[in-house]
Amino acid sequence: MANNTTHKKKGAEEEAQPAGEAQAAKLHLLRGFKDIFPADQPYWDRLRSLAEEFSTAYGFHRMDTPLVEETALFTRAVGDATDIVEKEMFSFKDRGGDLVALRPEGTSGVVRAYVEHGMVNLPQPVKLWYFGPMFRYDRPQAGRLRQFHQWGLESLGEQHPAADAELLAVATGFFRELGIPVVAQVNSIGCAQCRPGYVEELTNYLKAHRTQLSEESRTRLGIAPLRVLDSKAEEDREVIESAPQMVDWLCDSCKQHFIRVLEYLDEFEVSYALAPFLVRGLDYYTKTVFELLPADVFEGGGPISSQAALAAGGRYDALVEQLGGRPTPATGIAFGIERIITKYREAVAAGTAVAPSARTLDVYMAQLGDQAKRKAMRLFDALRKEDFTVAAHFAKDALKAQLEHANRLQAKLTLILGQKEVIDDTIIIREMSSGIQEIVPFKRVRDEVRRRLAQEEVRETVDESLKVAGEGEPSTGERRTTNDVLEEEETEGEDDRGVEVPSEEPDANADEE
RNA sequence: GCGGCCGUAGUUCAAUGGUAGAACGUCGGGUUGUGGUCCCGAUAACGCGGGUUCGAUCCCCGUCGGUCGCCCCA
Repeated sequence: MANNTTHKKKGAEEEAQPAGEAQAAKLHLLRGFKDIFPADQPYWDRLRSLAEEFSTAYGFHRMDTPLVEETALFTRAVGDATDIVEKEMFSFKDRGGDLVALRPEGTSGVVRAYVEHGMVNLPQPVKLWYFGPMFRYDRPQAGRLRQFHQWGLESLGEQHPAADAELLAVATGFFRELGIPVVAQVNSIGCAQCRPGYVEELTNYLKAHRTQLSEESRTRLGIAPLRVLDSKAEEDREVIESAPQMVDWLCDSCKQHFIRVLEYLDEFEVSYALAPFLVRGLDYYTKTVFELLPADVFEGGGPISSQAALAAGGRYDALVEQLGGRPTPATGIAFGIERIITKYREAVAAGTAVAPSARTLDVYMAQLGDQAKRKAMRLFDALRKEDFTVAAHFAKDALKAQLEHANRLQAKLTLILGQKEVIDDTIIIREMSSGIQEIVPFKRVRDEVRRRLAQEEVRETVDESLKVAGEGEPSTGERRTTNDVLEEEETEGEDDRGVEVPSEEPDANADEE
C-alpha cells in the first residue's frame, strides 16, 4: 500500500538533499484521494443536511464509529474471500503490533458497536445512521476513489419486511428531493436454508453451459457462482438469461418475506424493478438485496456501467451473530456520496435539479485608519453576534482592496468606517449591487443593516417567484405575490417602501456598547 | 491486479529536436476614502529518472501521476 508513496518520497528526498537550501520537494495527494474545496462545499452541505433530514424523519439516530478497527472485524463481517477484504483493504500493523484496518464500509463497525455495547437490550429495532469516509485500496476510476464517503442506515433487531421497504422509501425520497431520477432494483438472495440448494442448481446449470461462458465467468464459476449472474460480458448474456433464478428456489419464509417487501414498496409508492440476477458482493447479505441506479444508465441500451450504483444494501440477518452477538435480524443501505454528487451536478447542469445555495455574505466591514479599524473590530463582533454573516479584512488598509474583497465575497452590504466617520460618529452603508451608499448615524447601523437585508430578501423572493412562474409575461397573480410580500414586510418593519431613502426616525433604539 | 489514452504556468490550452506562448487567475499600478468594466505592468510551467542525440519539453524506455475501461464496489 505504501508503494507509490515510498517511491515518490525517496525520489523527492534524493533530489532535495544536494540542492540544500533550494526548493523543498513537492508534496502531493495520494492516489485516489481528493481534496474537497470550498467551492464544492455547498454540494456536500446539501447532501449532508438532506441525509440528516431523511435519517431523522424516519427515526434513525446518528452513530459514529471509528475509522480504524481491528482488521478481523472486516474479514469476519465482509467475508475474507471478498475482493474488498482480500485485495482492497487498507490494513496494517500499528505501532503496538495490532493488525488494524481503515474501514472499507460502515455496517461492520455499527454492528460491532451494537454487539459490544449490548444494544440488544435497547427497545428494538435500533435504527442508526452514519455519514463518513470509507477506504478501499482500489485502482481509482470514474466513481471510485480510495477514500470515499458513505451515508448509511441500519435497522438492527427487525426482521419485518417493512424495514427493508422503508430503506428504499428513504432512498427514493432522498433522490426525488435532490432531483436525480433513479431506478430501484430489488431481489432476494434467500437465506442459509434455501440458498445452498439454489447455488448448487445454478452451478450445475452453468457448468453444463461452460463452453458458452466468457473466460472470466468460467473462472468465477469455481469461486463465486452467483457472481457469474451479474457478468456484463456480452457472450454470457444468453446463458444467464435462461439460468435458474433464485426467486424460484426461495424457501417459504424467504418467499413470504420477499413478497411482503414488494407489497410494502407499493404502499410506500416506491417504484422498483425486479432484478432476478442482482447479487451483492459482500458475504453478509441474506434475503432482500437492492441497488439504486441512476435512471439514465438504462437509456441507450448499452451495457450498464459498473460503477453506476448510487446506493445499495440489503438484509443481513446472520451478521450480528457472526460478530458474536445474539441472533439478530437486520437490514441496511449505504449511499455513495461522491457518485451522487456527480449525478447531482449533472442534473443541475441539465437544469433538472436546483443547485445548492452557496453561503451568502450579509455584510463586509471595511475600515480606514487605525482608530476606525479598532471601532470596526467592535462593530464586526456586534454584528456577528446578531447572526449576520460578516466578513472583513482588518489587515488591509486600502479601501479599494477591501471593496474588491467585498465584491469577491459577494457581500450584500459593505459598511465603511473611516477617520471622518469616527469623528462624526457615523458610518457609510453601501449596497453592493447598486453602488448606492448612504451615511447613517453610527448608532443606527444595526437597524439599518437589518432593514436593508430584509428588503434584499423580499427582492430575492420576488425574483424567485417570477422565475418559477416561467417565461410568460408577468401576470397579475405574480404582482399580487409581490405586494403580499411587501405588505408582510411593512407590517413587520413599518417602512413605507421608499427604496433607498430610509429617513425613518431612530426611535431611541437601545444603545449598544 | 490487468489494459487503453494522457502528463507544458494556479487553471484551460498552444508551439518547438537548439529550454516555451496565450487566455483566465493572482499581484501591482492607472484612481494614496470606494468594488464588479476598461487600460498598463508583473508573476509563473515543460512530473521524475534513464537512453538516443552535438543538443530533448518534443523521439525511445522506465517510473510516478491523471483519466477511462476490466475485476470489484458506493
